[in-house]
Amino acid sequence: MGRKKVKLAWITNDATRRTTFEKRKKGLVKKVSELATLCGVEACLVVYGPQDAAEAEPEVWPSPAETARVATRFNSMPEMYRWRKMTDQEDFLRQRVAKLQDQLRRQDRESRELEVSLFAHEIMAGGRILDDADLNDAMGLVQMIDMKLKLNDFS
Amino acid sequence: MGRKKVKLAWITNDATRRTTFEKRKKGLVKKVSELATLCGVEACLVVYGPQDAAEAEPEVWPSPAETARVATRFNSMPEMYRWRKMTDQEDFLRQRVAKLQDQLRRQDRESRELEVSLFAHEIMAGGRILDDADLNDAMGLVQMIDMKLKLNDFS
DNA sequence: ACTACTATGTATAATGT
DNA sequence: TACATTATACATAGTAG
Repeated sequence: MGRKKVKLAWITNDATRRTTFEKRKKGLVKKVSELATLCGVEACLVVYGPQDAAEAEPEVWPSPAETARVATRFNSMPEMYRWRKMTDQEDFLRQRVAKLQDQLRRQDRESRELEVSLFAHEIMAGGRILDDADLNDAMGLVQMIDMKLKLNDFS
Repeated sequence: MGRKKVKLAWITNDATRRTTFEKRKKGLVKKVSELATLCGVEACLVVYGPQDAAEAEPEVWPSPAETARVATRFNSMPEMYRWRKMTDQEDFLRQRVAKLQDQLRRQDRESRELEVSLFAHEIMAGGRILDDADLNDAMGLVQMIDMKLKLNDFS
């Protein structure tokens, strides 16, 4: 783009690389936000700074603050967010197992693994695990992963 | 872009929105990968499909498989990845606290929160938490978060 | 290094098949 | 409905102040 066609390889010139990085990072953020608004989908972008500038925070879109309301991909289990308030979590988990088995049995292992990974990401992305109260949810996440992995054994 | 200037708002026409979504998603993935190679930085993109097509997997770049080698932002604590092999994890954690306090005390709360969130994301992004063995690391993550939150109280 | 400016390469909206 | 085409908007590489 621009005055010359750019070779798709690491830009050796330091100054050029830095400016290119800033320009493209900006453009990328714009495009991600456009996609989200135009198509009404959830999206997330994280761009870390160059290694040499390791102290800088990564660019994150949407910003952690804005992402508090991140959509739950696991629409089938909104109860997740009530775990904290449950008095008998063990019992709740047991009750969910049957339904989860049904939902997951049809999917291949790869797919389920991705789901677990992304589910975790979503929980984290919103910056939800940021205070002591949210630690309970973190524990719930681990239990969730544990449960999902156990379900793999059945299918 | 194209034959008309596009209004930055939810595309009401279903067909148009779907094609636009696919086109732009593809372009976005290309741009992210270009940024990564051109500037030698780590980046991560997740684009979920439209709500109505909830069953589809989100587009993820880099692919979970490729991301196994995702760089550790927490270069200061590569030991994280050896937790699983440690016989006395508690002791290890205690030893880390002092160093972490030093590293974190200078940063503002916002910054630390972002770090925790991103750290979690990185652990998850690589698809590392995919088998029973990795569950130990998941637990370690929660402990890590717990520790970080406790450190907040000192600064 | 930071703008601002363009020439030019790309992405893509609309259209065609 | 999906794929190919193409005109046009947009992003940005190189440049100048």
